[in-house]
Amino acid sequence: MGAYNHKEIERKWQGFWSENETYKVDNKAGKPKYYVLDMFPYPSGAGLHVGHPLGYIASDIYSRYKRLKGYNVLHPMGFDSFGLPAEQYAIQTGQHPAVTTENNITRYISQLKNLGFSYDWSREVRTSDPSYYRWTQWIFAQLFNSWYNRNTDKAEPIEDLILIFEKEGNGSINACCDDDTPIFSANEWRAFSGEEKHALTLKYRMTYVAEATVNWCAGLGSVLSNDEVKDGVSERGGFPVEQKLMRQWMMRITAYAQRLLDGLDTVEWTDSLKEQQRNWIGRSVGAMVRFELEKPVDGKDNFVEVFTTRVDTIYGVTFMVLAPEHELVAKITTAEQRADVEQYIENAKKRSERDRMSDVKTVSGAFTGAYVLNPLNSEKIPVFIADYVLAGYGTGAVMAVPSGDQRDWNFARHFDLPVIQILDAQKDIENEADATKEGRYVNSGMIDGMTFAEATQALISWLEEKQVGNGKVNYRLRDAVFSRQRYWGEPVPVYFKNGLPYLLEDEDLPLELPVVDKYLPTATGEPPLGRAENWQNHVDGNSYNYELSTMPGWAGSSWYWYRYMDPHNTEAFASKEAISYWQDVDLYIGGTEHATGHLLYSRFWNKFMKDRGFVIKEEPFKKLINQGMIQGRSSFVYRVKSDNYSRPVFVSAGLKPAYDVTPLHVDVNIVTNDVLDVEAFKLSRPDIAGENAEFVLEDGKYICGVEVEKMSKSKFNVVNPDDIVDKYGADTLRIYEMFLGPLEQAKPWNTNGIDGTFRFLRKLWRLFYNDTEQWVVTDAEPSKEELKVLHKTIKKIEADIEGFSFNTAVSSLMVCVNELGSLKCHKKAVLSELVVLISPYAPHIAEELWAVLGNQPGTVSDATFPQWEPQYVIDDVFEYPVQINGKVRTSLSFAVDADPKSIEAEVLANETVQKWMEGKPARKVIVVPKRIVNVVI
RNA sequence: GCGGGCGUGGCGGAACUGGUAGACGUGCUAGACUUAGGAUCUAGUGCCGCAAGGCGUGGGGGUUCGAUUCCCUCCGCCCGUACCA
Repeated sequence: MGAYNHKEIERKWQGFWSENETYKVDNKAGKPKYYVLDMFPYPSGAGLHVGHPLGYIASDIYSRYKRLKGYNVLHPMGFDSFGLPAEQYAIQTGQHPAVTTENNITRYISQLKNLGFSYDWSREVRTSDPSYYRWTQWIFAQLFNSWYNRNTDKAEPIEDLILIFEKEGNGSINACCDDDTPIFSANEWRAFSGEEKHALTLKYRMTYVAEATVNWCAGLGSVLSNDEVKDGVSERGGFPVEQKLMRQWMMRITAYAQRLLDGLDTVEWTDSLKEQQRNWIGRSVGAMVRFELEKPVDGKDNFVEVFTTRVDTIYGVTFMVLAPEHELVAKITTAEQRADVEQYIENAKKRSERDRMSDVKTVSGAFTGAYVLNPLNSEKIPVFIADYVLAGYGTGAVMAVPSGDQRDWNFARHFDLPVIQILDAQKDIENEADATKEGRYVNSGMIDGMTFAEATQALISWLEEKQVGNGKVNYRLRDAVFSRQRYWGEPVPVYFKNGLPYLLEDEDLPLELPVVDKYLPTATGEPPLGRAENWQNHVDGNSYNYELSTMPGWAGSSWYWYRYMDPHNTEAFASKEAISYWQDVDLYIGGTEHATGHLLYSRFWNKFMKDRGFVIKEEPFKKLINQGMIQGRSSFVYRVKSDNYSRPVFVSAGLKPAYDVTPLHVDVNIVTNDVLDVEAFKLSRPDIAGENAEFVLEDGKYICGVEVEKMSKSKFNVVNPDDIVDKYGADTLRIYEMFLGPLEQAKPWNTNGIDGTFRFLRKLWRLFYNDTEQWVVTDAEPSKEELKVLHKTIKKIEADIEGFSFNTAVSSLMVCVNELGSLKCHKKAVLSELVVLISPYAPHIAEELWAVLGNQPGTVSDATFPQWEPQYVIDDVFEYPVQINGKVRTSLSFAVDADPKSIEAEVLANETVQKWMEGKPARKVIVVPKRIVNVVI
């Protein structure tokens, strides 16, 4: 073997791993299990850029490390292959999304294999594969066949609910169901027709059809979930989104609101991510209060109900505000106010979601002419409508307390309504609201003189006793819309009979996507599946239409980690044995952008499956790490503004202040250390810099300007991992990506430092082969010094890896190789442990060196992680003063390569002190963690 | 507004529980080898100063023998979220 040849080595070992299925893993016990999961990618047409593998590299390093530590590691990869881009592409080109998806996956796999990941490729899954989505449909069926029992706080089979209906009706059932569910007795139930019964159970199921206000995106021709909408436009494509009432499949995620919240305390995720989920679920503790209408409408609706978190402020209520969409608005508005109110509602409708959000400052509203009575003191309270009150939260109505809430205060000031002080600690309420809970109540009837806690308690008891209110926990979380009016998704396994949905039989799954002539909505505005011929279920000689919408992108990704456990099972989504062996994901690595989407839905489905006994764990992902995004680092050239296009002039970045220039993106691949390759630039961009272009240089170089932006083609800042692998090798890329900075931090890609990493691997190589490419490894006994270097490194690497501090781990490896190099250490005993240490980071070179050291080829991943042994070597003794009982004394401090609490360490410390003191006795040796400090006179 | 996090050389970043700040890499400087260097190797490199020495972890204050680390305060930046009653 000659000099380090990354191409040859990587080709050789990737081939070996593939042929020998080195990383195939069995579901068998005997070793403790460890499950390392990457968020599987959507296979986009653009392929991978260097930012994508960051998390995969980290998870691969950890997987390989755990394997060396003796675990049976499951580390799979697959593809979230249903999605919008493939479908948009299909609309434009007519190509079936399955075809483009297949091509993209092939490309992804080859790119991933190029990086030397230890995936068990035999377990690969694709969500768009019928053998996979058959089980997504099956889970949908289980949801359809379940209801949520609030008493047991679990999802249970729908048959159990029907048994209760038959025995006692639904009057005393504590379940999650639709608001409009009528109450019926057992007798009434038995008298219902089969269809009526079915219709009633639909109100209880975990998934149900409802008329719901949804985010309709005309640009995409589909409904979007809340987490797919950002700033009033679609996350994908950036099309405007409007609110629209549509008939949709819904998922009763709200049943799990509290459990989703509680579960967060049991998982090791970052605080910020847990906090994002908590905010999304949005639990608030407060009270429902009924305000009686002064003039009841149609004898039925005689009150307005509000939700408040500050029931203690109820004596400060001076008006009430309803959302413009509130159902009572039309009924209570008086004749003389009707024109005003209708005008306001009309205007509110016209304002887009976006305008409404950006225009928070302007106060607007309209008086309905109606009044309600404060239940505490029977004060007459005017009722307004305003769009600062949202129909979708609470009851869509608020009791306004201008002295305690700034929005209410603004509204009161605008409409000249009174502001009543309610707490003696409130300050300056003439000029702004003061939301304090300090002090004692004033102007507050029965709670005068009380504190916040006392008042809240007293009021809730009073309200409950008088039956005009009650304590209540409210959540912001809404049930999830589950329908998408698109083609490239899982068909919903449901057909309709007399307008009611029925499940397909199990044996009819999968319900495969039909062929369609175009991937667009039909002429009548139905989803693309409306184009499929004979898209019907044939039962008992009749034909019933299938559901036309498909499932959302999150369906397939909400359970995929179970499929990896047993990917080829045709009897179940995974066998009981596989599930009870692998249980849950020990380490999950992925981006933080899935905080309120995938990560929430997955937890929801997992809890559901746990309730129904299909899986074991309440939480699917024990530990979660969010890798930071790798941004692009764009390079710019500066063209001097001029009309002479035939002879453009470009100035180097340092000189541009002297000119009037236009910055232009330049391809980062022809820029090295910010220096532009001028000739390559001329050749690649004849459109802007032809033969005649002139370059004003600094120190003979053209320096480019730099800006950090998202990595994208249009910014010419995309770096393809294939190019890096070709030039430096996968091992270098892997190490360099880890070396860039802390895993969780966002950072711009910068190829500048990569040579240093490459040099490191060559230095490593030179510990085995000298400059003339001769083998120099010997069997000699390592010296004390050499062992110290090795064991210091083992200790450090282990601590760093356990703490996911891969950047400092890599640094330590570099130090180790440098030190062994300057010690001229070519000893087999040391080098074979070093190779194992390096193997998670640079598996190809490690495998090669492992083999040339005389080990069985291809077994470095089965080696044992070296054990750190204390070396009892002390250096770097230094003095510092310490104050003991008011007297300043001198103290010695030094690092010990040993457990500082061990006897050996103490003996060594004493010896060192003796030497330092030249024989005089030390007064006392104090052992402290990490150092041994000796206090002397 | 609210929530989470951050602020250290020219740059990316180290410093574990308060104990030699700036590891490691890059960049820069000098030297060696060389027809050449955008290859390789060696040495130096926080700032000021010829030096002795002084100053240094966003600003100010505090605790401590000792503070990048703990406390108070101000400033700045990033991420998430938002008329949530």
